[in-house]
Amino acid sequence: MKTEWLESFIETAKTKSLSKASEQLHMTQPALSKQMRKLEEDLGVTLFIRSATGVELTSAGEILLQEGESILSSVHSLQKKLVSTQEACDLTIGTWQSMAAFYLPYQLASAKDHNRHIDIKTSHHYYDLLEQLESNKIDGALFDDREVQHTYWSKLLFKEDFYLFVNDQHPLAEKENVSFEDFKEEPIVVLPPGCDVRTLVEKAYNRHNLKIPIGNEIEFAQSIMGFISANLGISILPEIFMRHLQSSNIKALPITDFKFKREISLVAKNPDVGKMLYTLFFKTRS
Amino acid sequence: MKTEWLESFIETAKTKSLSKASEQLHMTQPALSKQMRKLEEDLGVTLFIRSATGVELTSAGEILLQEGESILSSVHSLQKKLVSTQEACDLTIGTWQSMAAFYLPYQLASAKDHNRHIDIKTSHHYYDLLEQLESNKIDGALFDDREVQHTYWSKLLFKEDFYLFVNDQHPLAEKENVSFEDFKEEPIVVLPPGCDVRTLVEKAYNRHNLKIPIGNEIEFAQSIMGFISANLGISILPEIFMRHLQSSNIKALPITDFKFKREISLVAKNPDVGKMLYTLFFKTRS
DNA sequence: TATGGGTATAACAAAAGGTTATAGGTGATA
DNA sequence: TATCACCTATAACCTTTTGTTATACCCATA
Repeated sequence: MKTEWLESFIETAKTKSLSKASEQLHMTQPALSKQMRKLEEDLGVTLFIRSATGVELTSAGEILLQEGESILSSVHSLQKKLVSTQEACDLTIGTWQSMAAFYLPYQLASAKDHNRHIDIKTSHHYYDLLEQLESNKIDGALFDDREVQHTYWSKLLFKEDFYLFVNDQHPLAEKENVSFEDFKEEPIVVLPPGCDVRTLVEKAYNRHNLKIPIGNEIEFAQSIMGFISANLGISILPEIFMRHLQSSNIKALPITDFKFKREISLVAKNPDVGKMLYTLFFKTRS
Repeated sequence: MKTEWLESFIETAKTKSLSKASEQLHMTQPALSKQMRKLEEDLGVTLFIRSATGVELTSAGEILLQEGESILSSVHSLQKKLVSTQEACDLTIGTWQSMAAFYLPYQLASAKDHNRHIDIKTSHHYYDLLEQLESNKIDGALFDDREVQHTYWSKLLFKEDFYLFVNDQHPLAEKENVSFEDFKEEPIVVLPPGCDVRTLVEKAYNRHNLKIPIGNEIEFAQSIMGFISANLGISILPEIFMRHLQSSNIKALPITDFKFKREISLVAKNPDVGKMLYTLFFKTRS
């Protein structure tokens, strides 16, 4: 049995709805439906009475709701105890500015109860990150390592799509979504070579047999947003940059024929440190 | 986290060896090795110090060994409590004689603490089993249902290889293993059409473009063993029949080019009853 | 220095777990 | 009663996980 099933079950039991619980659990409704059937099969009992209005607990479900929570909590406290056996040391994580600004802080904040001090260092290039890993200046790095030669421990954290970022006065801003055909001629603002976003954007242009029409090359991602905001250019950036544009005049359009995703991994020289970082900060938990 | 990983961990910790534990757990050593790495990754700690002589627990491993057992036992007692909420009813299982003689009793015995009376009925033909399922004369059936049309709930229990069973005076008894080439001409004793063993043996002969050379057709599997024991014939039977031949004069030879396996599934008309049967009697547990 | 017992890794197959798209049931409401 | 919003189930598909076999490599020891 998977403890994740138990977590899903408890959420479902509380909301009395697979669809509502599936949102809370950040998964689709069919996936949760399958999970609960697996749990029922594993336990050999029926947990829910399903209807078109939601689900209701059977008597077995009631018991599981009561006792499952206590089992889960003892599992969680065990996990904490185990991680705390690792000697407490200060940790340093290296990554791009976008991650440092809009992802890492939330991950670190979500992990309470750790007695460690975390530093964040930012870089513009792979080789910075790799060199700092090699020289132990950082304990882990966050970036898309698919195209990078290395032998370190690595664990995929998430994938994200790319969007076309335009000023809302830009002609394309009218559209719901765009394709390469719509903007292939137009110069774009890009990040410097050696960062994963640039690499993937170039790959996408190549895939369409296009040469990437570079307007400006800007190292500091935040200023790209300034460029677009001043309607001085457009850019292709991954989803995380959408967190910049709350109440701004920038629109992010899905690109229908941009087939690549950015895959951010946690990379560490020491596998033990990598696993600990992952468990402490990046493993999603209930 | 999977509770199965915990079970594997505890066995490994106790035997201080991945290979020894993997035997106990009925899996291969690489599989267990992977499982333990998964567990370590999930918990974010290193549990073993691995060496060429075995494994030793780290301090985190010691803690997990202590506390993991209590978590596992509360999970198991919860499962029991849940299953016992199902109203206690008598259950009937239908299957072949070989299963009824050499498999079912051990499975039923391994499941203590159930307050149910179990009946076993045997059949020689699929249609018997199916008809009895349909008419609720049996609650579940054990057989290879891959070639049988049905819409019932079904769950694979195990797979097994076929062997050539010969008297130890038979010329082939000298060999370590045999191939179709060695015995394709020789008449064999077979079970009647409509049982999975017969179907699979016929398929195997067909695969080799051979017609099955039937010597005798015997409905009662036990008497096939009698035939072989009296050196009156040879037969192709699945592994489970090897349990007949303790200290007998029958030898079972692997058939190198017999590519089919028998896959015994638990089949039930009512999925809830099926799951309960599975959990109570057929799910392997630590 | 061969050998046996131990773990790790590679390559592959099967099963599990996720996604989107879609069907079909139920109840509120126009 | 037609329709809509909302619920769960299923199908088709893809990715990841978990198992297998085959093989390499390490180390103690005879």
